[in-house]
Amino acid sequence: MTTKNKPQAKAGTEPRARDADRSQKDILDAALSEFAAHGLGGARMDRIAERAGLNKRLIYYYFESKESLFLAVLERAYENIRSEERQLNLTREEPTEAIRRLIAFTWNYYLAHPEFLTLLNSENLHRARHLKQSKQILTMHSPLIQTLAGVLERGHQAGVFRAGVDPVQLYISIAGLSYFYLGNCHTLSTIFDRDLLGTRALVERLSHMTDLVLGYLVRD
Amino acid sequence: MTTKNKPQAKAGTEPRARDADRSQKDILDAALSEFAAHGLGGARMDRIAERAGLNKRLIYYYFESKESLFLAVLERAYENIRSEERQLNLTREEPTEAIRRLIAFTWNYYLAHPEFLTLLNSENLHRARHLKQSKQILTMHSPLIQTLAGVLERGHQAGVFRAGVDPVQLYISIAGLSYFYLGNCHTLSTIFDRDLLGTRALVERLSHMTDLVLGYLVRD
Amino acid sequence: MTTKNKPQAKAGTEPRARDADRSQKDILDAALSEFAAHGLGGARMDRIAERAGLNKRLIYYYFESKESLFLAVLERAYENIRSEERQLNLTREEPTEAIRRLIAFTWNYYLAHPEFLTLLNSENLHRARHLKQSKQILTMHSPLIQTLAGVLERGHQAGVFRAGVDPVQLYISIAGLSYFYLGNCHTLSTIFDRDLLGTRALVERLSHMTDLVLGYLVRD
Amino acid sequence: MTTKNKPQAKAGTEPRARDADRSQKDILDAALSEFAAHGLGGARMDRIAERAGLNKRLIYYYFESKESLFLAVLERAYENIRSEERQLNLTREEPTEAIRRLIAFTWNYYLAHPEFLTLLNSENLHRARHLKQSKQILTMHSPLIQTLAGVLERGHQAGVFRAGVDPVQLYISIAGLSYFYLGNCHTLSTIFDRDLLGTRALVERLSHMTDLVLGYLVRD
DNA sequence: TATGAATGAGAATTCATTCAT
DNA sequence: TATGAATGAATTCTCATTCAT
Repeated sequence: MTTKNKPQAKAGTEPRARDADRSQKDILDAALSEFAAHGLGGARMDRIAERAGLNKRLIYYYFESKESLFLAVLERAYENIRSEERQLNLTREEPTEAIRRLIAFTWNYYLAHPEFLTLLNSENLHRARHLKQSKQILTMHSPLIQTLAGVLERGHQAGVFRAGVDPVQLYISIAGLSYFYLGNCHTLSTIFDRDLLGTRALVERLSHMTDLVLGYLVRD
Repeated sequence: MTTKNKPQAKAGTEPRARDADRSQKDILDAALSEFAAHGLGGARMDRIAERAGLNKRLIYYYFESKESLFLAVLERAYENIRSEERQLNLTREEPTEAIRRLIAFTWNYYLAHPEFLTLLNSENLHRARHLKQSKQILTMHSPLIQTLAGVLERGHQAGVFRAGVDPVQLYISIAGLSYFYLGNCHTLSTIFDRDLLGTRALVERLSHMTDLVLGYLVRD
Repeated sequence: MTTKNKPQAKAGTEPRARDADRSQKDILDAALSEFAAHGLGGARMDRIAERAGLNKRLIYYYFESKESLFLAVLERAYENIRSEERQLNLTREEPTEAIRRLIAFTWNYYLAHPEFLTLLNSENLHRARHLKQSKQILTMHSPLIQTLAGVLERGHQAGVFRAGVDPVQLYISIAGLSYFYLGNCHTLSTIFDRDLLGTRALVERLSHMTDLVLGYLVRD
Repeated sequence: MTTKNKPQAKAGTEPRARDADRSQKDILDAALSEFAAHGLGGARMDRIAERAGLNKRLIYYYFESKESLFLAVLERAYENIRSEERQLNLTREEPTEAIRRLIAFTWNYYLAHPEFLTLLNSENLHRARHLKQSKQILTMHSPLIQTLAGVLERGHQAGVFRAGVDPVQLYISIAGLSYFYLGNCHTLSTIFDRDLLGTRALVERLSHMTDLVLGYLVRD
């Protein structure tokens, strides 16, 4: 995105068009919704343009093709979750509480951003074809793992956590517990004939996941 | 063009598998691969016909439309996993071992049937639209949950398992731990820059998941 | 083109559709006109379908893409002129008369088939990209050159023609004399402000070309 | 982006070539390449702007539209060849040598300016639509024909050339002999499987053409 | 003079589906 | 049961051109 000083419209007035940054953002927002709702294959450039309130041609002007638009959307989605994760400040937290908060954060983030789940599914369907072309992705995730490794280490030193826990394995487990429940809630609630998204159910799930992970981690 | 000379079964021999059955099976097999590889939106009827070695028109003859073909594929996939699960015979097993085997089974099944994962993702993308039309699905899954409930109960009575574990929650957790790891392995191995499908990695994952679940369940 | 026995309609009745060979021929005819009139870049698949009286999709069914349709058209055009050339039977002709007839044939063929000229121009604009992929082209043209070489040889032995004339050079000259006049007649008649396509002009041109070539060839 | 500091001409020095002129020339140069490489239909205004290192909008500022840009390019191309032809000074030359030099000049000009050939092809494809709108074209070409007529006349009077040769016919023949060979060299070298652009081949062709024309013209 | 942003009308190509046999 | 021929409606992407500054 080109960051030049645009004629910053006064509060309240929509800065209508001729604003490259704004247009690009609108396209990315619309594309996120569309890709999340229909997958890469099912997404329609027409609908993206319409949702963005912009001419279809402009999408190609800023983003080469459907595929590279998809990558741009994906990168922004990852940036977003990792950025929010960073704000958790797990480093300063007491280990048990840190794990509790990481689980809750992951759960709430997926709950608030269901698009993120379907986006990842799409990308996996395509064997991470787009992500593998990304240059920024690699550096984005290691801090998270380092932080988690630190929490586990501190917990162990304090005699609270069991030893030898691989932070990557644990992260995948924590994510997977939320991901599968929320990402597959449509089929799950159909085959188990049970509402999985009611307030009560959500509270229970978070509680179950926390019990599960801490029941495993905490030495007594 | 499939010009295989069928043995034109004489009375008494080989009473099943007329060409019609065979054709339908071929179509379902081809469709499974195609839907799994490209999702519902990305799947191509042409390719399915080609993979099945049959004329495209025939697909419509046996299966109304792309959508109902998808449902047929989905139902068969669920039948398959539930049928294999039944053969686990968890009812007779010692509780801890039963859980251990359920985890291992789920893991190995997903590993052997990656199509199942992408199929479910597709169906969830479409909000279980197809599954909800199915009549047979509901009855298919309750036995599994009942069996698991039994295992948990027996484990609790034996003083081995903790009390108050919801079998549906636990089943979702067990499935999710495998599902997320295997279904998202392309993005995960990209962002964590780590091979998740090597023999060593697979063994470690199964071990981690078993520790996690039993570490939670088992009271000491 | 698949040559199977089609339900050969009775004389007078148009064998309407469902006739693969006929459809392919119609497409090729329409494509020839369109490519000739607008060049490869300017040709429109829509118009070709319309001219052929067939669905656009069918063009792709029979001919992969615009480019391979172009090649198919080109090959057929070459086949056509070389086939007519063969019927000239120059081998049996007296040398001077043979040359005379070759010039006249070339001239009249270009005159009757102006599409051929623009087609070749298009292909040259694209540096013979399509033709180079053709497998049949190479064998198609050598007979012509061999025949011409024979005529020159016989003429020389009879003491009528000069020695050492390269048949390829001569063929290119004969073709070029007609080609440039007819292919560029629009610009030429504009810049010289002179009607080049009137009956009189045509007769004069053929006469001039014949004089030119024979004036050079014939030893006196 | 062309950011060359123009010498901001002081009074008396360098009165011409403001940026405007330079920009127009850049556009024409770029357009010539583009039209020659892709034809009128295949040429892209975007690429012309890029090649010229200027904004696309500027093209429309100076040249109404793609079509009139094409005409401008065409006119400049004709001006160029006629201007060089004039410098041949055939009037003062001995007739045989004059013809020889005209052939060689035409050949070498086409060889050095292959764009000219494809440009003419494009214009003929469009039936000289653009050229017919030009006001300057008509006056541009008659001097050439007059000069050639003079040469033929002098040659005849000297008893060297045959009588009754139409200068327009002869000019078209001379041009055509080079034009077809060079303009169609891609298809010709493909179908005859022979390198037509090697040094040796070029020398032979010029020699052949000269022999052909003089063999016809010169009375012995 | 010069430019980046934006667009409507098309371009080739694709796709699920139906027709006729 | 089986198939090749045919199609209408999209779908991605392109292009000459104009707007606003």
